[in-house]
Parts: sequence; structure tokens; C-alpha cells
Amino acid sequence: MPNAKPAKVVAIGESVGPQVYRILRERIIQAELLPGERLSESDAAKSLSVSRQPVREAFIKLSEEGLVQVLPQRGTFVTKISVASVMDVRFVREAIEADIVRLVAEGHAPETIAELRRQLAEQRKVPHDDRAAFLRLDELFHHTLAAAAGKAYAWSVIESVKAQMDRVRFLSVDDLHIGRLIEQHERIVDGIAAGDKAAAEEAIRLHLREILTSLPEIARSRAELFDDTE
Amino acid sequence: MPNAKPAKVVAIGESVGPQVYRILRERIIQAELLPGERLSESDAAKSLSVSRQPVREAFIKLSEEGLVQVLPQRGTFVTKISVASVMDVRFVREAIEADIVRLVAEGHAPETIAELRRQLAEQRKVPHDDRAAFLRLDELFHHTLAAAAGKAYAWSVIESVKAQMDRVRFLSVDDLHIGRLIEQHERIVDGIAAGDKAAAEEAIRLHLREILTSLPEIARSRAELFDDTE
DNA sequence: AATGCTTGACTTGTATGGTAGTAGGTTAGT
DNA sequence: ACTAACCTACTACCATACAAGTCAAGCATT
Repeated sequence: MPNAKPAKVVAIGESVGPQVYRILRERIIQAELLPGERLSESDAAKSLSVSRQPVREAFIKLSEEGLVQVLPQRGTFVTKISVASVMDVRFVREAIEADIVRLVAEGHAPETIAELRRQLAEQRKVPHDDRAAFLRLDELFHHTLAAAAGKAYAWSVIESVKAQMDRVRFLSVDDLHIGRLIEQHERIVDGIAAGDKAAAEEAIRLHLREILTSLPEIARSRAELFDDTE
Repeated sequence: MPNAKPAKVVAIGESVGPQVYRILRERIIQAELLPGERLSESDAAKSLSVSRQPVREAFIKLSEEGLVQVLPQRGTFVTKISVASVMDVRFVREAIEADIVRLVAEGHAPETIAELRRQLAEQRKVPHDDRAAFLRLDELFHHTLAAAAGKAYAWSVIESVKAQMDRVRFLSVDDLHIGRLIEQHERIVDGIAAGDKAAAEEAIRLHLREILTSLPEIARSRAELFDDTE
């Protein structure tokens, strides 16, 4: 059902504001709403069959995440992707996840290692052209690491921050080097299994720097989606 | 002017919502609004001479920060301080600042080191009973490190997260061990000046773990402000 | 023809009305 | 006297009305 606008998009059981937020957030990350595109509280409200108020709350939250820019009395626009912003959130993410992995390696709990290896097997099964599927598994992998370290809150911080990175990953046109990414995952798990904190930390730092290799090329080939003038 | 409620608290030039947010945030952090206390959109709106709408937006943002808890159709309450939450944000902060300090040590720019040493001198001048003054300088010190590393965004993440820690620091009844904290600052700067990344990193990690030593005692002596049942 | 002003259709920001749901006190029933 | 149902006074949530500012198009004036 392509672009069908349901009469009532929102479901019961949760406030409308957060629902609108998630819907719009997803659309921006998946480049369904393009950088530079103009949004409007009223338009979004109409198309989602809610009032302006929850939409406004969603806009505010999106603007705090840097996904939209609200200009009073002028309009609300989907922010262009900024190489600098992506590198900023990447830095924060690397710092947090590095410490998380150290903790996991310190514990090197057998059930955690088993779970991670199970996930690695699943990742290898993903067809190389099914980007969305792999991204889901990658997300799960990192989330599992955080959970294993008992750092649910730290993961929530990462989640609230990494939208900028996710936008870029959705643009990767080529095969995403899935094989290489899985190899990096393996090194992380190996380090954890060996209880080698330093090795595991170094592995995830390298893994999270992977985006830096593809970022310039993506920014060049899809320049219209990016802000940085270069 | 003690507790005078001005007719119009808000100023021009900025939207009301964020202003209300900052006012309430400050009051919560400084324990002017006590954990467990009930807030109300209408009450806060009346006392600030604004409408309920901006107050609502402020409540939402405060709840995302974990400073209040919004219970639909029931009320909004200042969250009790939670030892677990404090440790959660502390972990995130340590992870980020550790990497920041590594960067600063790598650069070991002379003007940065000079500025930091200047701040150390100021910190030593603070009377041992002027907690607020030292906290301001401490804040400035850490902010300066982030700025020197060119990580303004990372600092903004820390700021949006560290409110839980600040609440505790405001409760420290004793002399806050100002002398010890300044010593730790000195070790950080020494590591940076020597270009010794590992030493600087270890120094700031120890520094940020300092709160762990006083936290249990504070939680015990001010148990009514804390959530954790122990 | 070119320039300046007005006007109107937008935008977000703020205020207020209406609704569903909760909680506690009160009253009726046993 | 005790229990249980009701009723009132709240709450946050959503919808709508109003205000203030922006911008562009088009008309009037020069």
C-alpha cells in the first residue's frame, strides 16, 4: 500500500505525541522525508489525523535530536545531513560503547558470548543485498552488548543520539561491505571471549570508525542531501 | 526578595517554553523543588504567569531528563534521586570525558594548558565553604576541556545528562573535599601538559569516580530524597 | 519600467476550552 | 459500625482559537 494515508494512524494505549515523533523520525531516517524538505505542523497534523499540539511536541523533540530545524514564524525543515554532525555523534558513540565493551569483556559471561556468537551466525546468513535486514541485526548486536554490560541507560543515550548516523547508513548505495562489518563483529566477540579488554575495545573502536571510510564518498555522491559546503 | 512571585517571569527574545524549562530545572537541581513534590501544569502556569501549554512542553523535556515523572491523569512529580540513575549518567560522562581528555592531551596546545592552569589558580582561591562558587569553576573546567578538544556537541550531551549528578553535588553537606578535587584537576592538567594520554585519561576517570565515595553517605543521610530502597 | 508599499496567506507560538481518567472523601446501604 | 458505591475535584491530554511574525505577490506610485 504505497503512501496510503490512513484516516487514523495513531493507536491506542500511548499518547499521541510520542507516536507522531516516532513516525516522523523513522521517515526522516529512511530518507522518506528528504533533507531540506519543509514540514508544517498543520500539514502533518492533517495527514496523521491529529491536532497540531502533539505534532508540535514531536517537532520539538526532533529538533533537539537535530533532525529538523524549527524557525519560528517561518517553518520547520528537515535538516540536511552534516558530515560534522555525523562525526560528532560518532565520537560520542565510540566513547560510550568502548567502555561498554570493556565491561562485557571483563565479565565474559558464557551465556553472553553464546548469544553473541548465535547472532554472528545469523548475520552471516543475511543476503548481501538485504541492507535493512543487516542493519536490524547490527542494531541488535550493539544493543545486546549494552544490555550484557547492564548499561541500559547508556544505550538509551546512544539511541537518542545516533539518528544522524543511521541516516547516512541508509544511504549507503553499495553492498555496505557486510562481510567486513561481520568480521569486525567477530573480532569484538573474540576479544570478549578471551577476556581481553584492550583487544575488544580496540575492535569496537575500529568498527565504529568504519563509517568514516564511506562517509566522504556518500557526501559527495549525494551532495544535495548534505549541508557541508565542500 | 525572598520568593517574590513576579507578575511576569519570562523575558522577551526567547520562547516561553524553554525558559520555563530552565527555571524549573534549576529549582529541581538546587533542591528548591524537593523530590516527591507534586507539580501541576496549571499551578506552575499560574505562578509563572504563562499558559499551560509552554509549561507542558517544559514538563515533557524535564521528564526526558528524568527530573520529573509525568503520570497521565494523575499528576507530575519531581523524581526522587536514584543512586542507580546517578551511577548510570556518571558512567556515560566518564566514557565521553575520558576520550575528550585523550584528545586534549594529544594536542597539548600551550594556550589550552595555560588557560587550564589559570583556572586551577582561581579554584585554589575559592573559600572552602563557598560550594556554589567551586561548582561553577568545576563546571567551567570540564567545559573548557571539551571545548579544547573541539567537542562542543559531546559537551552538550553531557550537559543534558548530568543533571542527576548535579542534584547530588548540591546536597554535599561537608566541605566537598575541595582540596582533593583540585588536586585531581591538577593531575589531569599535568597529564595533558606532558602529552601523556594514558595518565590524563586515568586522572579524569578517577576524578569522575569521586562522587561514588560520597554518594552512599549522602543517600543515607538524606534518605527521604532518594528512591532506592535500602 | 522600476521601485516601494500594501495585503493576504502562510508559519510557529501562546492561550483556552473540552474530555477521559484517577483519587479521595462522602454518603447510602447493610 | 463497617463496607461499598457514588460524587466531586482534581489531573494530563488533545483540540481549537487567537496572536504575532514572515514572505511573496501584486498593485500603486514615481
